[in-house]
Amino acid sequence: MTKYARQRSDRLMVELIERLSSDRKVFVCCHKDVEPHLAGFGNQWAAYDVGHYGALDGRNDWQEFDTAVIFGLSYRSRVWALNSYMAFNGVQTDHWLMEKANDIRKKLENAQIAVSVVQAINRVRCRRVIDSSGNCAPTDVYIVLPRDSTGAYLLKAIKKEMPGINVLDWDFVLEDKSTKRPRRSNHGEALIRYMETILPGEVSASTIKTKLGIPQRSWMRLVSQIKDLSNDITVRLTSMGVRLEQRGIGRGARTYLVKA
DNA sequence: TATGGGATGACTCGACGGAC
DNA sequence: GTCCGTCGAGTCATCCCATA
Repeated sequence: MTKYARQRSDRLMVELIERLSSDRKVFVCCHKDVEPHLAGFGNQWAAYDVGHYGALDGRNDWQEFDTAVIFGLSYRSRVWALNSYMAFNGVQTDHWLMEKANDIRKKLENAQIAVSVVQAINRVRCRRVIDSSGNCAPTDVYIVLPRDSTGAYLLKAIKKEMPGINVLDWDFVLEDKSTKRPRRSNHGEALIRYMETILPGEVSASTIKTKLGIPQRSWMRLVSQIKDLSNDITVRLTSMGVRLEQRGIGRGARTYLVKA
């Protein structure tokens, strides 16, 4: 998913813009590395925000949102499941590793993914009970599931955890090279999300433009905004220890964002 | 009105080859 | 081995026009 983050994110946004009316409040849950590619589309709907796996627990920021989009699954490393199993049941034999490990690993992985997905879905308003029958306000959930045993398991788990849910097919094609790039309203938001994900150090302008797919002209506009110390983007970048550095002049000039 | 895309000019840097 | 000139790549800055 990370490798094709930009193309797939563009494809998703085109689909959502076509499908969801402007009065919707949309929350997208994705991988941390994908988040910058989905940020900055806030002008499309009444409310829009992006969150990533690992940073959702306990948050109520999106409890008024009527639409959840789960884009990508929270896979863990292959050793996680076996380590977890052995932590509770002790070190297993070579025979166990050869004969039973794969089956148990798959079950544990699927269960963990299901927990993450249900957790993500329940960040929006379906988490709140609105009547004595235990119902919630109508909520749309869009999720891209693999067409394999994991996908089937997850759908079953979601149905179990969310009784009464109405499941419909979503004719969304993830790979569609004919998709035009959706127009962002806010590259600054994407930049902020990107800078949040990287480790301290400096990152060149060309790297940022390539990673986030920011056109040169839009980048220049963004840089001029960042130079304005009172600009909201600059304030937020500064608060996370990020500053703009421009070295040299003319064609040899280089622009960096430095994270302390 | 904001943004994207293409074109163009300006400048620096590093690789490369030739002269010494 | 060192110096120097040439050349291409990379990047910034700007303009113009198209598009949503």
